[in-house]
Amino acid sequence: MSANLPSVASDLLGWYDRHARELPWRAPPGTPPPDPYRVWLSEVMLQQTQVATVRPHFERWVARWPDFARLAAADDAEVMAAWAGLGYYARARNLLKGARAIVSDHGGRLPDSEAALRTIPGIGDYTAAAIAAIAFGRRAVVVDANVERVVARLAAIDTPLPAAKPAIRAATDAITPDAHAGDFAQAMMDLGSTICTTRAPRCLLCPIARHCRALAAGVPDRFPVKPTKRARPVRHGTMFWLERDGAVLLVRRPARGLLGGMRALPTGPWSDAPPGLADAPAEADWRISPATSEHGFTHFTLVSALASAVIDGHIAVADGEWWPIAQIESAGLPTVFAKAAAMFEGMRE
DNA sequence: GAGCCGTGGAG
DNA sequence: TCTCCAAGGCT
Repeated sequence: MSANLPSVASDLLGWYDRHARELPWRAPPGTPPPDPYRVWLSEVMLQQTQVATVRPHFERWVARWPDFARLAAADDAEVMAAWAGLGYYARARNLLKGARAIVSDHGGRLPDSEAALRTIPGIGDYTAAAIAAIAFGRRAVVVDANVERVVARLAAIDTPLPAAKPAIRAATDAITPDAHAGDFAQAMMDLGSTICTTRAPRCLLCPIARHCRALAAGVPDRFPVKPTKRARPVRHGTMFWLERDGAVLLVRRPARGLLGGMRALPTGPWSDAPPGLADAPAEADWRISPATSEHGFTHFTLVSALASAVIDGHIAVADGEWWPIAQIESAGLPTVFAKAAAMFEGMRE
């Protein structure tokens, strides 16, 4: 790295003093750190999830479970339902495991070292560093996707990801100051999300533009270099809407894997061809809607047929719970099922 | 290491 | 409309 890089930190911190975003989990620049519980919760919610999506969930969550002890004592099903819509549901399972580990193994307080933090479920390299810096003021090298982008441009690192990660981490280490660790980390992330954006970076507004090698070369958006991705395949399935006395049959998905642990509509297998009524939850007079539901997951697109039936109480039904349709919003359905449920409800009238 | 794991916003 | 991808972690 060039010799002037340490001044990157002072330029960036000066900018952050003036432009830091006000966020419910954040302390203003230069003030004491916020409650570690709020830092931890926000960091987990923010994993692969944008600020605008997290904010309302965060507010509701801290009102309901304001500390580690309260969350550790919470009911699993309620926690999973509260996470509905946020995605990556393993985070909710790990959040609960994490809260219980903090209570049982750490006296109800978050440890302040990266190594100890990393032993807690749901906390990896990034989150451990972020918590250590933001909640405890420790110097830590915090590298998320924003920092990767900022630093890859700053140093014009042209090695493709993920092979570039060690070089990016070293370059980040070189510009990370000993003091104001939390502010520095958050300033880098604010910069990445508002100025040094993936597409069309606003270099004219950038407080560290004078240090940027990618900009000097005239190609800031060429970094970081990313590998090409495979196209998402399409998979087909069927969702079942089984109605009885104003209630609909919901099931709980297996604890692991896609949508693991979440309440759901019954589904058949997901496969290359439409599976029809395979694995229907009951023998019934199923009506297949002419409409289908489409939903994009991370690594495939699901196209679902919509099968509905109304039964009386005398028909044998697979396991599940009858949920009042009028209160379907409170079931905590993942978005893929909430969308389908809305379509089924529209078909009832 | 590479694949799995959601969702909504931006362009 | 469609593609890309975001405050990653786990296996």
